Amino acid sequence: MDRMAVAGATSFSAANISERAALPPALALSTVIFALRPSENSGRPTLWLPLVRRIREPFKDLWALPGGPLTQADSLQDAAARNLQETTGLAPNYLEQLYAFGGLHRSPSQRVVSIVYWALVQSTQADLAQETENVKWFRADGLQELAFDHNEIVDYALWRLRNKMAYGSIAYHLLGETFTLAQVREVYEAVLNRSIDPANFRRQLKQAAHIEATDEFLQGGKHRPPRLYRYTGERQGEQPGSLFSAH
Amino acid sequence: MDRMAVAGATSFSAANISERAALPPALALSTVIFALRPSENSGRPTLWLPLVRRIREPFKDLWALPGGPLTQADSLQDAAARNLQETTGLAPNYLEQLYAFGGLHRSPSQRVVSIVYWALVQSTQADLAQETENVKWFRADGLQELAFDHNEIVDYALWRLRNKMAYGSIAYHLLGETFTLAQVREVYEAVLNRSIDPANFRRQLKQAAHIEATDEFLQGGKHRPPRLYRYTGERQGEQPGSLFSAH
DNA sequence: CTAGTTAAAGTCATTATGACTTGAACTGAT
DNA sequence: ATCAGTTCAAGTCATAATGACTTTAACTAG
Repeated sequence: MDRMAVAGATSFSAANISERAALPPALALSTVIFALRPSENSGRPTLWLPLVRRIREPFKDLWALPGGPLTQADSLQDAAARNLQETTGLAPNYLEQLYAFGGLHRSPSQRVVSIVYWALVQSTQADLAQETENVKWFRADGLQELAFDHNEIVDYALWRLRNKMAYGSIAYHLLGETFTLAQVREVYEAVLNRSIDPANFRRQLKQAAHIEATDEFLQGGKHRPPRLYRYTGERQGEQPGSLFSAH
Repeated sequence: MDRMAVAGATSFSAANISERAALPPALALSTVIFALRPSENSGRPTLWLPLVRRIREPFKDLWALPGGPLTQADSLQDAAARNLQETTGLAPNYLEQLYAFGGLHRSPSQRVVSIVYWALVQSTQADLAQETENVKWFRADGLQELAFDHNEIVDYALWRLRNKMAYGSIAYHLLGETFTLAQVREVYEAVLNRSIDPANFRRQLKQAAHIEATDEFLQGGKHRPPRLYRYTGERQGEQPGSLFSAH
């Protein structure tokens, strides 16, 4: 390997790039979208995500993450949100960059660098987005074989979601405007895949205190009506832009 | 805005992209490299990073992050590591993707999408990489104005580093093969920018136990010789690849 | 009116944490 | 050789956080 001159290394113009390679890598955007839906058998809330069927080669007829090209007029984040809207009709409660995947052989013909986002939407939204021949919702765990490296991408998104959930406030982005404490607990149980003591969970939530109690109660249940709460924190994803836009 | 057919949304070939825009965005790689060096005044270890002087427009004569084009033969991670080697001669102890920056006006002429990595190197390595006219080390806090959006990028890398430090094991990647517990504490103090109780810190380290005691002691000091320890955990960065390579 | 169920709050033992103290080991000056 | 000064290393103690469990309140179905 030849060692370049140190000072010139940062001047990477498009001309420089095309000097080195005949075919530059293509840029793509994809999004992993999570929503909570009742499981088929138990009825308890579980994690689902929408996939689209590929109608062309490569990987024709396999399921893949929704995505599309990077539109020139938008930032990466805006392009991802617009793409989500165009492909699935969903408006995310939470949207954050996941990772840039750039392995050499992700796509058989040309090299593709995918900048992948992940999003959370409410169940109500997920219900609205009706399924078609080529768009279906799947349970996030135990997915079949997907196109490209999308199985790995989903697994990584799941890992990130569980990580953030552990000590964050994203759980609320899977819920509506108001919610009961039991619903928050069900979100945690669905994502972390384990049962949680209701009493202790309640105690922690109330002292963490990015939620406030309303004076309303959820009616219509079979038992004692639970109080409704409201989330008082931020509504956007953690990304560099939001960090520095404040000052 | 025209709504694309749902099923076709994932088929993003290079042809598709160039249909929509005359000039596709350029792809670039940059890296934020942190090392510990003694402060000029206090002598205590502080965070430093190397920058390179731009010798062309735009932002001629301003300092910028080291980087370069995406080489065709390497994965993103490998390309970042190779770039590091070529521009600064440094071999990182830790290398992880930071973020893909794709704002519309990051570079004045053409749109540039930068995939940025961040790295940790040992102080001994940092000392070896001698400074030149166009490569200099700077203190990570209170940086002057840099080229492009590199100030924001450095701030974000600092934020990630502090986050990871809080409950992780990356501190050891800034140290050598063996180290004293006081040195680990100095890393934490330098990164988190606050003093830490030595006794309590020692207790936590020993029960966290991704380190093991050697039977050697650091000689040559002015006082009681401290025991040397060795890190027993992983040596690579957290990235999707390493997560799934195990099974 | 009662049994059954969930909501909500409280109890208690165990563990983790922060502030502080004590003793051990070494150097350099007297 | 002794002692002052410094750091290493371990220990103490009060407080806070956590997990397992119990108790009481509020509602519905029968």
